[in-house]
Amino acid sequence: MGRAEVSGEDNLLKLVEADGPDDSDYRLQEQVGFILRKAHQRHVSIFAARIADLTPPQFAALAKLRDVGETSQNQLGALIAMDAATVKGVIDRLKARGLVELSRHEVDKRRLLVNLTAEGRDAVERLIPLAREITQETLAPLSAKEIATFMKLLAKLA
Amino acid sequence: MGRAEVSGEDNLLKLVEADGPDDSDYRLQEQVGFILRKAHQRHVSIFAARIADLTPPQFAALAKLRDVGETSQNQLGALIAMDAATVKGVIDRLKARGLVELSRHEVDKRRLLVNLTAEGRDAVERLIPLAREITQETLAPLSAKEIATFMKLLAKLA
DNA sequence: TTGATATCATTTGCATACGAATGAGTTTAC
DNA sequence: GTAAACTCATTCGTATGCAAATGATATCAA
Repeated sequence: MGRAEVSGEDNLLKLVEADGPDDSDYRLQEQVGFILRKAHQRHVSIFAARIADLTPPQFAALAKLRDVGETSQNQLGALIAMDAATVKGVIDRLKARGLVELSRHEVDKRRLLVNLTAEGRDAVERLIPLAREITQETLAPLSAKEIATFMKLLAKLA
Repeated sequence: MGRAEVSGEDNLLKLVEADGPDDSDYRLQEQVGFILRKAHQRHVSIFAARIADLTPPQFAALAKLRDVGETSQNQLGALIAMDAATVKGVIDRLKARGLVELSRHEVDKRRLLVNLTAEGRDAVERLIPLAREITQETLAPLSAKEIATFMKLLAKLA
């Protein structure tokens, strides 16, 4: 864009010029964001290995609906940290599989109410033990004490 | 699927029947996977606020290329934890913006070599200080000591 | 009451993310 | 030396994830 530099091989210079932290010290592998992304990937992979026919967001929707009962689509999204566009896709797919059913709110005709079907409720109940195992396996590299510490700190970041 | 239950209001029963951990105790909000996903979302959001014209994966690719120099596309993917299909899309977009350039490996004609352009190198150098700030802001809810602990544990999970 | 504002949902467009299938090229085994 | 096995990359299909624009309905204020 701006300044046309000499070439691409002037790395040594920078070791001298720097006053703040040195640019050549930036290690991607050590940045929270990068490791967070990898940890999340690992979890999703563990999830898929144990629950093949449902994704984590889909399961989250079902589990939340089990907790709170009938809710509007947007409200559900807020509860499981999904924006309106994302939650729509998730609910569409759950509906296509007969795990949730939709209806219009009687009074406020904007709202789309979501609820578990009998089959959906059955599925969550059946999957919760597996979900517990997924949590355990994800945390398996840590000791019990480390898990407590980690969860406390992770919660602060989320 | 199986047992046709009475209705949806027999929650109290389950508190009695359970022998293992109770199903009604499953709290989505407390599962690693769910919080990990939220923490990751928060980081991406912080990233976007500071570096609007590049995504975290795109930046990761550039930062890694700066470290290791010319590499094959798949090799780069391995270094930044992306499968072949994903890395292709990322590199395509970086190429379209003139930040990386591609060439064929002379000997092994399967390999697609990726390298930073001068503009690409310039961009990474310029963005690294911002990336440092992103890391800091992401970790801001934690004290220095907590950060050290958290990073150690997170690394074990990833 | 009506006009401005806000909320709920949908749609579009773009960017990861990954499994699975495929094709091209390379290496291994025999 | 050739067939089998492997590797690199591409493509396709599906599923998040989010910004922005839009439409429909509700609410608020004048």
